[in-house]
This record gives sequence, C-alpha cells and structure tokens, in this order.
Amino acid sequence: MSHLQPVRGMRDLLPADHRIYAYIVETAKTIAQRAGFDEIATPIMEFKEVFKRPLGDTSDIVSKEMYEIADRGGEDIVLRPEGTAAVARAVISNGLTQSLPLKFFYAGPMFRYERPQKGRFRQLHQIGLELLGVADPLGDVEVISLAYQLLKQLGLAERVTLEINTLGDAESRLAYRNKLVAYLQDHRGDLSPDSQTRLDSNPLRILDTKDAGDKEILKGAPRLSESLNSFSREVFARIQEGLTTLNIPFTLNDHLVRGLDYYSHVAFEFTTTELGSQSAVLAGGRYDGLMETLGGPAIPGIGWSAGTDRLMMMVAQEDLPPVSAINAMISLDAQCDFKALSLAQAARDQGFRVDMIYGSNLGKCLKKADKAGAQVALILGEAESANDEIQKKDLAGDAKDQRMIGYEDIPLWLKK
RNA sequence: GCGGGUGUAGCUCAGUUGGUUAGAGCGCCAGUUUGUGGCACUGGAGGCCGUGGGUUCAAUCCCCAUCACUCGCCCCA
Repeated sequence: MSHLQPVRGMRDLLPADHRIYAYIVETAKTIAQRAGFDEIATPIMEFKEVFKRPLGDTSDIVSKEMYEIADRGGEDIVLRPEGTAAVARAVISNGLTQSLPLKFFYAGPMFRYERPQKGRFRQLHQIGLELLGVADPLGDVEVISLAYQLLKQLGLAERVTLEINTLGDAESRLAYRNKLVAYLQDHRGDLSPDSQTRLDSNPLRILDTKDAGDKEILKGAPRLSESLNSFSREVFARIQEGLTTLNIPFTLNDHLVRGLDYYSHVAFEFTTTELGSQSAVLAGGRYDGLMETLGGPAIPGIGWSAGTDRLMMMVAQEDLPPVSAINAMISLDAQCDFKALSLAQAARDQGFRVDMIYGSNLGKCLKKADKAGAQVALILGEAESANDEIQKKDLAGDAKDQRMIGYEDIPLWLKK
C-alpha cells in the first residue's frame, strides 16, 4: 500500500462511484430545472464572516467545524461548510434582490473539519435548493415536494421518513425561549454539562438532546407548539395541508430543532436508519432572518440541502439507468491507425460511443474490447483498408457474426 | 474534540505461540493461438506485512507513538 494518501476525510470518486454521484446530481438538476430552479455556483472559499454571522458563534459548525485556510493576505478564509449562506451572500453581492422570487439549485463540495466516519466526510458534497422572496407557505410546500420528488425518483422514498416541525416566527420563538429557559433554570443542576452550556447559548437546541436525564427533564417542559402565536400556527397548518394534498407522508417531531440559527417556521428532515449513526440525508427549513443577518434586505427564504455522499450510499449501481453501448475500433497496422481513428470519430459524431482499442495484436485487442464490454468491434487491417472496407464483428453474448462492410454502412451495424 | 476496533499483493483475506526465500483466490501480464475475444491449461510480475521509534542475537508478529480507515459519542448532509 502506498503512503500517498488523500487528505483526511477526503476521497477519490473513481468512475464506478462517480457514475452514481453524477446520476444523483443530474436527477436533482432535472427536477429543479423543471420547476424553474436554475443552477448557481458560488466559490468554494468565502470570508469566514459569511458563515459566522448567520450560523451563530455557538453553532457547532462555526465553533469547531470550520475548515479554515490561512491565505497570504492574512484574511480569514474558510472552505464553505454549507451552501445556503453562500448563496445568500451571492444574492446580495450581485444585487439580485430586485426581481423576486429567486429560485436556485446548486451542487458541489462543502467542507467541515470534523472526525470522519460512515456517511461523514471532511469534504462532503451537497445538492440544494433555495427559494428566496416567497413568504407564502405554498413555497414551503413546493420546496419540500421537490425534495420528495428527488428521493422518490432515486428510489428512496420508502426508505426515508419526512419529519417536520415548526419553530414559529420570531415572536413565538422568543416567547417560547423565555418559557423554556425559565423552566430549565429550575433544573439547571440536573442537566448534562452540554445542555447547561446551551442553556446560556442556544437553549432551543437542548430539545434534541440525547441525554436520558435531559430527556426526562424535558418531559415536564413547556411545549413549543403551545407558544406559537396564531399566525405561526396557521402557517404550519397550511404546510401540513399542502403535504397531505400532495400525498407526501410526514411525521411531526417537535424536538426537531435545526442546528443553525437562521431558521424559523418550518424545519424538516428526511431521515433513514441505513447510515449508522448518521440519520439525515436531506434537511432544510425556512430562514426568513438570514438575508438581514448578512446585511442585506429582509427577504424570506426557504430551502434544503441533501448529502450527496449519503445518498450515494443508498443508491446501488444496479439502480443506474443503462449507459450507452460500447463499440470498439481496432487497427491492425500502423498504416491504418489514423484511418481507423478518423472512422471512429465519424461514428462518434453520429452519437455512437466508439472506444479506440490499444493492443499489440488482434487477439489482445479483441480481449481488451471484450473486457471493456464492447458489443461490436470494427477491425481495420491492411486487407480491409485496401478495399475501403472494414470488418464488423459482434462480441456480445454468443453472437459471432462477422462480415466485411463498407465505411458508409458503419452506422447501420454499431450499437447505441 | 472524546472512546473502541482495524491496517499483510491492485481487490478480498489467510499466516507467523518472534527464527532463512510471507501465502491463497480474484485481477493483471505473457504463452498455448506471428489477423480473431469470452473457456481452459501453463508460466510470470507484483509486498520496506501503514509509517516512525523501542525491546531483542533476531520484529510483519511484542511495546510506544503517529497516520489512515472503521464503529460509537458530540453534531450534522
């Protein structure tokens, strides 16, 4: 084994894996574009502030998972840990706020400096959607429905569960936060150390604790749903009505609190039990406060992102659509090489896949063509070339049909 | 960031209670077939036994460290 290794938590996607990766991205892109969400690409690096402000200092991403880079100018540069804040920054930077709504799709690598394990990487890949400038719950339902559509098309709909919750609007959240803190203060000493810290920094996150003692205490805590004002309640009900109407199954999880600060109203997560200790494959929510946090105008937004690496673990090679058939071009003589290449190119121009076979003799070449999975081989040697003809030989299955054909007939015999 | 496990050929894995040249299957290359693939047979290449240090007459094996992977915690996609 070589001592040359990729950087920790990063990996090569060899063709077999990359096919799955590309399939997922293409599927998502098609679904997004059919709904008018066009692709956007932002830089892989951003100023740290882009994420620090919206995500909050107390979020795990900012406090311990930022992949920071020291650049020569002394700027605080980070490899982006997620897409939403970067897209929001791009919207502001480019002054795109004039014509709303904005509908974006993105796909690309994100980076988090954390300990790798199954389904978790330091370079992870995400695909995501953002809908900016729509406050209407119709937007929430469309965005969630596009997520569902993607998972369905990937054949994963039965293997994931959609969990949803609402954090309410700012007013409701503040009211609840006060009630929750008041309640938990009385039990402060009994809380886990983590939760005690969060009580000061980000009390809502205590709701999704896994500590048994904390859970016991939370049983007596005030419920967020009871603090919702009527507006927040109506919005959430409307979203549920939409999901039901569109036949998208979901379950309510009132402990679902997204880790990032900028969320409000609906939060959702498609989870699975197939990925070890990782459960979320696609998650998102509404982030009405994000644009303002970044210094932009108050534009509401909703979106989600999916972990492509995690989806890849759930999609098998067999699930991929069939690829185009392979045809092999074999030249037997240096004199014919360029003629063979030229004929191959002509066939490629007509949409055929033609692989040049590199080998020492016909036997080796056929072996390589066969191994490559070619269904048809074209063999050009001195004899054929002299008559402006070429041998066509079937390789697939038991087929052994071989015949001399004219160049103009090549497209008739190749497979697509 | 914390705890457990693993690391031997390109891949999947044996093995050595510390002792000359470390094995198998698959894959790869070549030959049987100097212009005809799959199958078969024959042969071959390929390992600082993850890396560094220690103990020892002797380490792939024991000890320590380190790196990577892996499982879990935290958290997330």
